[in-house]
Amino acid sequence: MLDIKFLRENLDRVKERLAARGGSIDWDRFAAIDRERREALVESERLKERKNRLSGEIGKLKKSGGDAAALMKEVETLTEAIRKAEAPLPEIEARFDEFMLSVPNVPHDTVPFGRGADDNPVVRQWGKPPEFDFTPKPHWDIGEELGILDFDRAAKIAGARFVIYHRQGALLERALAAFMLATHTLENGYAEVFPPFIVNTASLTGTGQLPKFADDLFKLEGTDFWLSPTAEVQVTNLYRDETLDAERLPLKHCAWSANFRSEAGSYGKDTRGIIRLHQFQKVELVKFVRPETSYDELESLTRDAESILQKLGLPYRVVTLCTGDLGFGAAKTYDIEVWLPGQNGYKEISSCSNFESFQARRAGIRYRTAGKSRSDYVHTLNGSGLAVGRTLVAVLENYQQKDGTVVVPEALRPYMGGLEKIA
RNA sequence: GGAGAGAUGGCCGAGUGGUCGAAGGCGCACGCCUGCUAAGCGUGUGUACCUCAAAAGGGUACCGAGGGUUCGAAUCCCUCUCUCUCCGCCA
Repeated sequence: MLDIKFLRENLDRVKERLAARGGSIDWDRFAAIDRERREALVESERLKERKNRLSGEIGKLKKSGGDAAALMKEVETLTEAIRKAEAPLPEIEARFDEFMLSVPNVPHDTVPFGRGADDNPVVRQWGKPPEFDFTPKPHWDIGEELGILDFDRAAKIAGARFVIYHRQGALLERALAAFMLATHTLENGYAEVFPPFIVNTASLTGTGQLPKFADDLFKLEGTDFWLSPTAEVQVTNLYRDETLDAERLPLKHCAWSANFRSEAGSYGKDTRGIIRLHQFQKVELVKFVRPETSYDELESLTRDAESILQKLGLPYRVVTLCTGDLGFGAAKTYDIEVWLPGQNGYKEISSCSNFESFQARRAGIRYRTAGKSRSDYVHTLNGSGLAVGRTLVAVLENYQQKDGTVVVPEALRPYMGGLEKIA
C-alpha cells in the first residue's frame, strides 16, 4: 500500500511510474473516492464535535440540578443527523480501501523499463554451463530412472503437480534444506524460524497476496485459513502491528517451509517434472531494515541467496526485473536463474525483492529510534534462499553422469551421510 | 470438547455510567541541581485520520474485535477472537 499523502502529493510521478508496469489504474475514480471520503469524514466529525460538547454540558447541568431537557432534545436531532452523515461511510471506506490495496508498488528509479520477462537485463553471471559428451536428460527422466522421483503415485494420492521423493531423492531434498539453513544461520547471520504453513487473511493482506491474488491460493473451506504460498507471508507477519526498536534493525530471518500454490492459469506451463508443483519447499530469507539502508540490504540479500548456488557449484545468472515483469508489491527485484541442462536454459530459482514500506504499511510494521517520538515504517525485503525443489532439479541435471547416476556436490555430502553418488 | 479466569498506554497497574486519552508507579526524553560509579527536582512522554499553504492550533476515533443500551460507556448488555488454569482427547 502506498502512503496516501505521498500519493496525493506526487500523483503525476506515481502515475507515470505505475504506467510503466503495464497495468491501468482508474485515477479519476481515485480522485472521486478520495474527495468523497474526506467530505463525508469532515461533515460527520463536525456533527460529532457538537454532540460531544452538548453531552458534556448535559452532564454538568444535571450535576448542578439544572434542566437539560432542551439540550437533550437538540442532541436527539444531532444523533439523527450523524446517523445520516455516517450512513454512506462504510461503503466509501470499503471502496477506498479496495482501491488502496489494489495499487501496486512504485518501481524504484533504478528499475529498467520493459514490457516483460524478455526485457530483464542480466546483471551478472556466475559459473559456466557444464559440457556433456552425451545428451543431458531432463530431471524427470533422471529421477524416474533412479527411482527417486515418483509422479504416478503422487498423482494417485493427491493429483497432478505433486511428487513423491523416494530414498536418496527424499534425502537430497532434506539435505539441501539443511545445508541452506546452516549456511544462512551460521554464515550469513539469519535467525531461523519455523512457521505454521497455514495463515489467515490478515497475514496475506499484510504481504500483498490478498485481496488481489486469491485465485493463486488454496483456501480451507469454511475457515479463515489459507495454505501459505510462501514463508514470506509468515515471517514478514511475525512483526505485524508491532513497533521495533531501531537498534534491533536490520532484523534477518530465514525459514524453511512448505509452500502451496494453486497454479491457476498456468495450464500447460512446466507440466513435466517438479519445476511447478502445488506444494514445494523453500528456504526463505526476510529482512526488516531502516529505509535508508534497504537498497544495500537488497544487494546483500541477493548475494546471500547466490552463495548457496556457488557452494553447490551451480551456474547461474542474476537479472533485474524490468517494470513490466515486477511483482505487485516489489519496488525492485533481482531474479536468480540457475542453469538447467535439461532445459538448455536458465530458470528462476530465487526472487529477491525490496518492498520498501509497501508491506510494512499494510502490516503495520514500524520502528522507533530511541529519543524520537515519531515512529516510521520499516522496509521489508525477502528472497528465496533457495527454492529447494528447483535446486534439486539443478543438482540432478548439472551433476548427471553418462551412466545415469548423479554425483553429489561436495558441499552436500556432510548432509547426506557422506554419499558421493546417487545411483 | 467441558469448566473457570482474564484482555486498559513501552511495561506494571488504578478505574463499575459524565469533566477519562484514561490516576499512580516504572521506563524513556529534555532541563535544573549535584563534584563523583548514584540520587534529587521540574517538565514532557500513544496511534490513526481529518482540518490548516506550513507550523501552531483545532477536531474525530481508539481502554482485545464487532454490535447494542444511553443525552453520555474503559465502565452496562450481546457476539466473536485471543491468553491462562483444570479436565478430556491427542502427535
